[in-house]
Amino acid sequence: MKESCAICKDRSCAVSILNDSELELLEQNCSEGMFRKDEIIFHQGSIISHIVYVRTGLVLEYLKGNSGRNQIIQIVKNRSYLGLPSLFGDRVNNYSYKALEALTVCYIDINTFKNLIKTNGNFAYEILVSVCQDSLNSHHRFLNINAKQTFGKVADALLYFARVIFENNTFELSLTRSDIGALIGISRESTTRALNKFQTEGIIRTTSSKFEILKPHMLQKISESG
Amino acid sequence: MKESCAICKDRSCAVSILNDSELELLEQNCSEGMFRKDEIIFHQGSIISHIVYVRTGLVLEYLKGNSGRNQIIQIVKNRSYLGLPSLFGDRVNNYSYKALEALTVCYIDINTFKNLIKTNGNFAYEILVSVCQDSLNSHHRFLNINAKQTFGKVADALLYFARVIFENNTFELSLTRSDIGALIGISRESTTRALNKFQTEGIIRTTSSKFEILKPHMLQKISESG
DNA sequence: GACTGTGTGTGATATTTGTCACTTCATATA
DNA sequence: TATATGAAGTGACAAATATCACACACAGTC
Repeated sequence: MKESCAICKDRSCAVSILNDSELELLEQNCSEGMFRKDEIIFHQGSIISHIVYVRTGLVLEYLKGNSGRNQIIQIVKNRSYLGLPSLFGDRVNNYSYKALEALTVCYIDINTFKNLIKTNGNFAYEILVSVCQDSLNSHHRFLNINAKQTFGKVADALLYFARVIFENNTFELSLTRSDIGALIGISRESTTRALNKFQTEGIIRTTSSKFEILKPHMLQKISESG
Repeated sequence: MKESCAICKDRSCAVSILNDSELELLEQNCSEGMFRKDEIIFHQGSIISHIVYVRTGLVLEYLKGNSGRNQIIQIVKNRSYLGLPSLFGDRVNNYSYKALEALTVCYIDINTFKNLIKTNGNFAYEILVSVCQDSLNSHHRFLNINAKQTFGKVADALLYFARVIFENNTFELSLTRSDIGALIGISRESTTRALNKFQTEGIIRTTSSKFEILKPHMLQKISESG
């Protein structure tokens, strides 16, 4: 028994714009699914068969490296479509996605989705806005990572988790130190050292996966000074 | 005397889709302009007043750093809109743009452009495709830059110029060594050293602004091995 | 309880790369 | 022609960071 898109409280901004007949069309061409923690949602290089919309839960977007070394791109929050740039800008998925926690998702038929865009400019506009915001965010993150060195990068990562992802200065993150390093392009050891330095200085408190930011302004300062 | 959009051979893929009345609307709400080499088109932080479409010429997209040190993001080719992600994802321009050579551009009224998107889903779809392709390209460049060290980065930059920008193994580039370094996140000196090493090894030939790639496969190899 | 695998912390060391100082070169200008 | 000026090349050195090696903690399994 599938919940109706019309009354779904997890639906996207774009879907909120659709009229009744469009909503019905969408409902007839989508289905629900779920993932357990650590399950792979789809792999880079795979043909795009359906659009995956994350209703609840966090997703890891990453790129599998040659030597088994993954590069982590970002954490995708709930109420997001996975891999829209790949859908419109390419024929295959460019990235891989893994559930960071239990997820509920919707699978949407590609052609239905594309037709909604082509026939409803307002829907298209909302999708465009979401893609553009995502693009700006990613760019800013990448540019920051590129310009800074270890302490600035780690400070950035912590602020990113606290402000963008969890919207809270206390959070629990199911990423290893190695993963955090892969997100900001530094080694596991450097990540450890930076986090411990911040802890020693009383800026954060952390035990493995739990993080508490005690002095956000200090992190901000470190982030800005590089 | 403005050339008609209907017969403009520099028009974008998206504009090719418009019907006669839409083309007329566009024409009535756009004007032509030009820039000389090194002129600034607009600055980051400025309010978006018009959309700038580059008909001919190359544009440098960059970010002004705190200490007068610019970060170069990418080179924008002709037949591109400047800063679409900023237009749809924010209220102000996120990046600065400078003419790398003489340019001809069109200024398009924002509301006219947005209305075309909202009333013509096919137009919206084409804009979406272009934004997504751009986003994928940028991501790949950023991820490569992040993962590799000097020689890999420089090899990447050379392949980027040859394949993406000039579509030719011989090209003339009005960027200083310092600029090239800023594009891939390394210093001027390291850029010089890498280019000279490639030259000594017979992989490229370069004299200041002229570049000739003699062994593309070798660059590819260096790029892949990091 | 012993064993195993995985994640984490830490010091020593090697590598990479940025920075500094200086030279050379090309171009423009008086 | 002389002379600034900015870009480019180069060697020496310092700083940042990865790598290596090892120890430890913890959870699951036999």
